[in-house]
Amino acid sequence: MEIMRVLWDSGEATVAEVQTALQEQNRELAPTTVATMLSRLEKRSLITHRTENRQYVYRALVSERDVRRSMVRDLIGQLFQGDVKALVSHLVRESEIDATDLNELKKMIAEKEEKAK
Amino acid sequence: MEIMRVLWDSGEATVAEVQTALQEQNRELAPTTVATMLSRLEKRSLITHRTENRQYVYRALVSERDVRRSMVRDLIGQLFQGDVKALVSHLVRESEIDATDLNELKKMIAEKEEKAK
DNA sequence: GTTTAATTATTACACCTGTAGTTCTACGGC
DNA sequence: GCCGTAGAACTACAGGTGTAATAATTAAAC
Repeated sequence: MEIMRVLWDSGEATVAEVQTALQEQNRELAPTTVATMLSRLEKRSLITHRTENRQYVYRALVSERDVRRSMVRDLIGQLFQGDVKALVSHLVRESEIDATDLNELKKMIAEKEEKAK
Repeated sequence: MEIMRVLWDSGEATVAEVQTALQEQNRELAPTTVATMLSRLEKRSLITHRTENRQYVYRALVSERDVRRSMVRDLIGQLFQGDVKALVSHLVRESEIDATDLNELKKMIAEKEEKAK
């Protein structure tokens, strides 16, 4: 995920660039580790690369949105029997949401309703 | 998770009971597989057991609520930089929630606000 | 007391994950 | 044309996961 995020943020990046970016967020990894990870991500068709003067330049094949969608869907399936409302209910009920959040949430709902009609 | 759910639902269960319960939901597993899983869950202190006439009777040590909380928190950390609202926003925006759900959601918010004050 | 059937414990095995060292390869410089 | 070096490819290795077969144990039956 961390590597994917780097690619999402930068559009394209070489192994070295990814490694540097991670380093900047205090994620210390050997260059070969990053390279291994990138290969494995590519093997699963999550990213791809082109070659530019002897270096691989990687870019994401799946969008952050897609990944979010599928991971959230999986979680809902696993934890809430596929019931989205149950997740929201959990969020609201388990105090993971405070008063300010509630207001913003209401705003979002209003917007969504607006768009729906 | 499937095994945990069985334990949550039944309170306590022997290996055979867990296996049967899974079978009933079309999850076909060898008894030894279930036993292995239960041992591993116990190793991580997620469940425990007592012995009753030569059989292990397992029960959960962590509640479904706790697991949900921690898994949801992890997901939010990983996917939404820890921002709960971002997840709700995603749920609302990505059409994972329909009009009916929106209404129920509003109801939930109202309740939550009620309780908050 | 010995056999058997039920249960638990041990072993297996392929594949995944995180991390990184080692080896190969080919371009750029001399 | 050879050499160093950057970068990619390969190898490694401990630990996890899903699935299950085999082995050990022991209470019950005879």
